[in-house]
Amino acid sequence: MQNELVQLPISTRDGIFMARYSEQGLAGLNFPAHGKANLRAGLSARQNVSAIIRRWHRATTSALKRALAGRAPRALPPLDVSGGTAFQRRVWNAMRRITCGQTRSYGEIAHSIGKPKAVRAVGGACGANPIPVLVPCHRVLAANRKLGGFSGGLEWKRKLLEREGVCVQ
DNA sequence: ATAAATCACAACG
DNA sequence: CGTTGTGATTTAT
Repeated sequence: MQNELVQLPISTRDGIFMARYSEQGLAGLNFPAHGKANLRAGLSARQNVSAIIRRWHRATTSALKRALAGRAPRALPPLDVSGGTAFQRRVWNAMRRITCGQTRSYGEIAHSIGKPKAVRAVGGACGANPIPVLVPCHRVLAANRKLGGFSGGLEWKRKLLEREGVCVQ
């Protein structure tokens, strides 16, 4: 269906993340998977990766490790967001300007994109976010500071928030 | 192409 | 605490 996506592993102390790259940039990021699918993907992708993708991957690796440490990434690779709808892109863009350590509610995101009532749709867009952590969907909480949910598992969301110094209930 | 079902919310009684 | 009001996406006709 899509262009040939290149998958490269990122080893962190929290496990091996998988980054997917298209011609446009970073197209997706996955939480550490168990099993050997990730190893096989890494091997198949190790060859014929262009220099540009390797540069992106270096930026992604650095940014991810910083984000996992609770600090703001220094630089991000170009993000390929072509898979999402216009609405989702606005939501993701709004989330990206949440400064590190800050949190927003779904309602605030909805308001900041000019659709104050679309809070539920914002939740849907968060769930459709292909690049967790770097697009800080984990900093989006419910209105009364509740956790809400998280695609990659609520444990991750809580862990990420705690590392940024955010106290959650 | 259209309609119903779903959802990581919020506000109100 | 259950209900209802919402907007976009996904799934089923």
